[in-house]
Amino acid sequence: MRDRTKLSDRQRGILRYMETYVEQNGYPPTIREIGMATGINSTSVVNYNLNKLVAAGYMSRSARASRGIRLVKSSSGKGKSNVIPVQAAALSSKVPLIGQIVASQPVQIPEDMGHYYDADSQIDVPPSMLRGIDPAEVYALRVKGDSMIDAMIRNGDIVLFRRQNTARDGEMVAVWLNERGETTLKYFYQEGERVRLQPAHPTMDPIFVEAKHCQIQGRVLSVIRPTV
Amino acid sequence: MRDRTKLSDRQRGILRYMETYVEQNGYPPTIREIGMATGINSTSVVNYNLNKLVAAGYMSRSARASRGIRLVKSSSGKGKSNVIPVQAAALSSKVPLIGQIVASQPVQIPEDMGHYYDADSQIDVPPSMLRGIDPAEVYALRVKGDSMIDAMIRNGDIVLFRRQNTARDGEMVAVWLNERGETTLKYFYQEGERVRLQPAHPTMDPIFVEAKHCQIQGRVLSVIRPTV
DNA sequence: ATTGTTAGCGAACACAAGTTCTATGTCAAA
DNA sequence: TTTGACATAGAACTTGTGTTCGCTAACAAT
Repeated sequence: MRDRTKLSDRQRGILRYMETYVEQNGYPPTIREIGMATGINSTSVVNYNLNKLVAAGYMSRSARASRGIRLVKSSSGKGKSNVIPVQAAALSSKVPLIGQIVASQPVQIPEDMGHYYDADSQIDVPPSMLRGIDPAEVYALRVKGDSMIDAMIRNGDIVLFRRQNTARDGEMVAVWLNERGETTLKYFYQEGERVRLQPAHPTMDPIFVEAKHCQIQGRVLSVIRPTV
Repeated sequence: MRDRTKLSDRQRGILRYMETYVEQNGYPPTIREIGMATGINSTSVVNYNLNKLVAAGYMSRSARASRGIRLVKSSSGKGKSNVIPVQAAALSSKVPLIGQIVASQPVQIPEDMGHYYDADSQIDVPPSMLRGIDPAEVYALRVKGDSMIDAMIRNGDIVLFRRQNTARDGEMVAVWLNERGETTLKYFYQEGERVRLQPAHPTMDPIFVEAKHCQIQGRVLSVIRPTV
């Protein structure tokens, strides 16, 4: 294991930047990009430090090839940074897109979610959107029509749900209203025997229903409006 | 699953070459190298076929960046075992969250995006949301206030933008209106000398401004409403 | 004081490499 | 036959990008 303390701050910065840049872009940065990112004003100084890092065994370079830099070892010391298949898989979860949600009918959730291997019916979801929720409990529905407009959700939007039949105050849920025969997305507030369903749109009035007359279909985790 | 049979022999060859090249060198090949390797005599033809592959979803490119090509999926389709770095990077891109968007002021876009390696100011975006757009051109802003409510966008929503100063009809853009002194999100339609800006909300009326009096700040790619 | 080493800056340079334009050929549809 | 979409070639153009060079500054060793 090499002694990282021998590297200067700048060299460590270059290593860090290299790692994130390659991870994000799939190709290495230019000398000038490195300079910009690490506060080095001269390309020659970047070049100088890159050669230092090569000499120290942290990277290797291809002469005269643009972006011809590759990491040999990561600055964190453990393993090559550019072989990370396991991490890669964890970078995003696949969530089944199991159908549509329309106002006129309850949400259909198949019991056997989880065997939706069809690529077309899956969407990528970054883990930050799940907030630690088990992806197996999460599904997505595409909104059909503008009936959810009072929830500020449009035709074509994709809604991420967590399957659950109860809700706590303030959560946005999909509810099936027996009496009206429709599915709606509202903020949920338990008020004694009845339930207040508050639209997301600030100027719209809430509706009140008896708890017995509404079925919670799932909690809304997130809304994605793809390619507006 | 994509229909690989629609690719020409040349395009399949380019894909194969890309994979092996990146694996061996740690950075992508140049257009001319691809041409050499696949028997294409003209850089423009390589360019042409690369764009085809981008359109087909196999790779994405960064405009004007040398070697700015990355694979999105492998041509073999099966090999998860030997995940190469570019693929890993493509599974989820990090996009800088560079600030807020409020109605009362123009969007501030730093010229030197791309060096935002602060973890807090980045968000994960699945590649499906970028649709092949270079992640380096994409940034995110958090919406402050409900002034965008006519675009069906709420306080707290995160809007993904692609930086661009022009727009085509039907694209949703962020525009700065000189005369009103405000930023707004509207669908863009060029109508002769003037521009029609159409709110997303179906019941709201469009506004018309002279093309000279509105500055396009970026195109809206997607809207994310985190944890409703 | 002198010297050598390490770091740094900025500019100039040369070639690498992406982009654009025009022209050509093929082939199926009208 | 004509048209239009597609694929290709070649060359010109413009920008990107690695390299080199001269010049300082700090600092320790001589």
